[in-house]
Amino acid sequence: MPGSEKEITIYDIAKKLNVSAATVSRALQNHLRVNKNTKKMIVKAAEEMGYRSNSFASNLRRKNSNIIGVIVPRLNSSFTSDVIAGIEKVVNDNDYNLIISQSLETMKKEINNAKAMLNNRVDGLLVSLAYDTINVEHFEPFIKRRIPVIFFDRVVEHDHYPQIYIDNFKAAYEITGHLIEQGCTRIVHITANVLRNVYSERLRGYKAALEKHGIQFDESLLFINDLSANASAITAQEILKMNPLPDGLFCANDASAVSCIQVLKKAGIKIPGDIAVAGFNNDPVSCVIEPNLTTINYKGFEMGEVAANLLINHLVNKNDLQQTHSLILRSELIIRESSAREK
Amino acid sequence: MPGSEKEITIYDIAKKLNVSAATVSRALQNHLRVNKNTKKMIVKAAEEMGYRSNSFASNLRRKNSNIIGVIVPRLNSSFTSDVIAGIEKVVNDNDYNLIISQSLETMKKEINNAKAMLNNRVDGLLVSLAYDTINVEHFEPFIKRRIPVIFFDRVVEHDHYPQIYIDNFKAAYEITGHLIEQGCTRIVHITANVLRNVYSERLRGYKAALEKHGIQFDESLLFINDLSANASAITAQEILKMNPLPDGLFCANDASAVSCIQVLKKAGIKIPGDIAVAGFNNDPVSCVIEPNLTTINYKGFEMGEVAANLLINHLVNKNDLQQTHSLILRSELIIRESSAREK
DNA sequence: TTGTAGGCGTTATCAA
DNA sequence: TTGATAACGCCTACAA
Repeated sequence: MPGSEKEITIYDIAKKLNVSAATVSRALQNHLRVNKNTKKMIVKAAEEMGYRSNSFASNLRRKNSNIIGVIVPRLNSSFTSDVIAGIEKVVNDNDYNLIISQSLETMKKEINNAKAMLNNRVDGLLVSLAYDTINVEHFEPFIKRRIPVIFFDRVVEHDHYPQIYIDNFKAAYEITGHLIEQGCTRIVHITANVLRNVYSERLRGYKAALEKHGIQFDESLLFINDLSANASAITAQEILKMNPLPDGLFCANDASAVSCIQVLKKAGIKIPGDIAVAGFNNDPVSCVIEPNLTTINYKGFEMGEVAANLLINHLVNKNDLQQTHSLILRSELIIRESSAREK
Repeated sequence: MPGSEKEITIYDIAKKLNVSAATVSRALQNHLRVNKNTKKMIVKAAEEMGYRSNSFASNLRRKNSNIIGVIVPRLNSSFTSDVIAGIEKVVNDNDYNLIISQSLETMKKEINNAKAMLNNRVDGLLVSLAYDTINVEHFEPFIKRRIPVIFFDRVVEHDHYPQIYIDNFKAAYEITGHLIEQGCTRIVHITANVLRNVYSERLRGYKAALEKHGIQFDESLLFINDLSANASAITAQEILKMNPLPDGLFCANDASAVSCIQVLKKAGIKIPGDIAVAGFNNDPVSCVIEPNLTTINYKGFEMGEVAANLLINHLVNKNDLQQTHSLILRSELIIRESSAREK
């Protein structure tokens, strides 16, 4: 039956053309020292015979896999899928392959993912850390084997791992400053686990902006949740109970801000009149919510491209990863109606 | 230096324990016929020595990869990332790995992706077709080699490929019927390339509902675009020029519906008073747009799980894929304010 | 229950 | 420029 054809190997091609397998191998890799005609002949025969290279054999022999691993907290978020799309593009353009797994925000699963990546012999690893990861020892086996590991977005300070992220401090500083300039003096900040740089830095930026404008940081205006729509709706209910109400709200992501706006509006609060609101990420929803959301724009797709390029350049050149310690991408404040007070 | 340690192989373990490599290999695979103590000893030594199996060698020998390939149009859409998350979960739980690539909606790239998947010796393939794919010949090499290929969501009728999708016809029939029941008689339908089942079926459902209620299909009420926010904003402008205006709008996805609502509202059109609107997908934005969007809910995560389970079951049992020809998942009409007319 | 030995398909070294 | 040959690390008849 036609389905059971045996796979063609370089030996089959060699036999057919009366050359050695070594020559076929060289021809197929575009090796320099192979006769032009021989090469042409071999490539043609390979095509005709339906040859496809066996990457296992090749990887086994060459001791690398051409596979890049990615570990992210979750795949189904607008930001993450943008990042992955950017990574995939670069990786694919460079004839690498992509293995992806998600930690589902737990360190436990992240450790397992890392093990699987190691066993799959990835040539390099891109990681955005889980919510509760408290150390990065599980990536040490990679360092020992000189397999580059690069952190992006959710990073951790460490000599061995280059990092790619945005200046979360500056972004939060700017957006909080903006709220203050709109006349806000009691600004609630909703953020997540400050173990993660992205949240601790945003908190730091928030505090710095307050201080700059002579506003005292008030612990009771700080809320920590997981920034999901559900959790933030609950937090919004608590905010409604505050007396006096705050006049500003800075959420560490857009999903949280949108959820809060919905709850607050339903309770009759005017946005931005009573409470000016700002988010973070420039998710698609930020242009759909009414009023449109003031937020920080930073391009996940670009972050993915940059991370993948850094990794692949290193894999190809084997030299420049030690120098690059961190890479900070651009972000920008986008002012929309949710924070635009009439003066 | 510590970083350059050589990888441990089963031979290293064998030598250390004075057994044969074959025994080590068997012990590590939990083979039946291995002495319990020997096994215990070997597993312990492997652990201590930092052994990790070399999947290339193993794959080369066993002629399978434990890798599942996924090709999707784009990674960065809410629906797709849900699907991928579902696939990843199942695949990971079953100790398979995932290679992902995106066709960016072009058949050309899809063909390349398929080739790469073939070279990577995936054990099976999950595919959602690109926008302009006109045939599926590029998947035939998989069939020839008995590598299962399963289509999901954007499928094509074909004997060799099982399909997983929702009843797009029925869903569109229901949602159009709902609009009609709300009093709509001139309902615009915006959809995409009817080459793809998801769009042709939705169109068919739309037409069937009209006919059922004695409304003649009007070609001038049908718009084809790529359903992006930008394209749909332009289409909405055209709708505004119609005279008389339509009184209903059914978009084949939520992004399109949301974009239209935004343009129409800005032009002073009342939703649902002047025009009742419905979308498709139940994207997160559908609960953020005002008024909230009537839509069809279907779970991408679940579709991913089902697809991956079907594939893996087949890979493990090697028998039941021929029988399963198509698998239709549940979907439901969700009625929200965008279509709820006062009576 | 364990060991021997050959081969999976490729690449790299060395020699011709 | 080409060929012979030996790995790469694992798995599995087959034999013991």
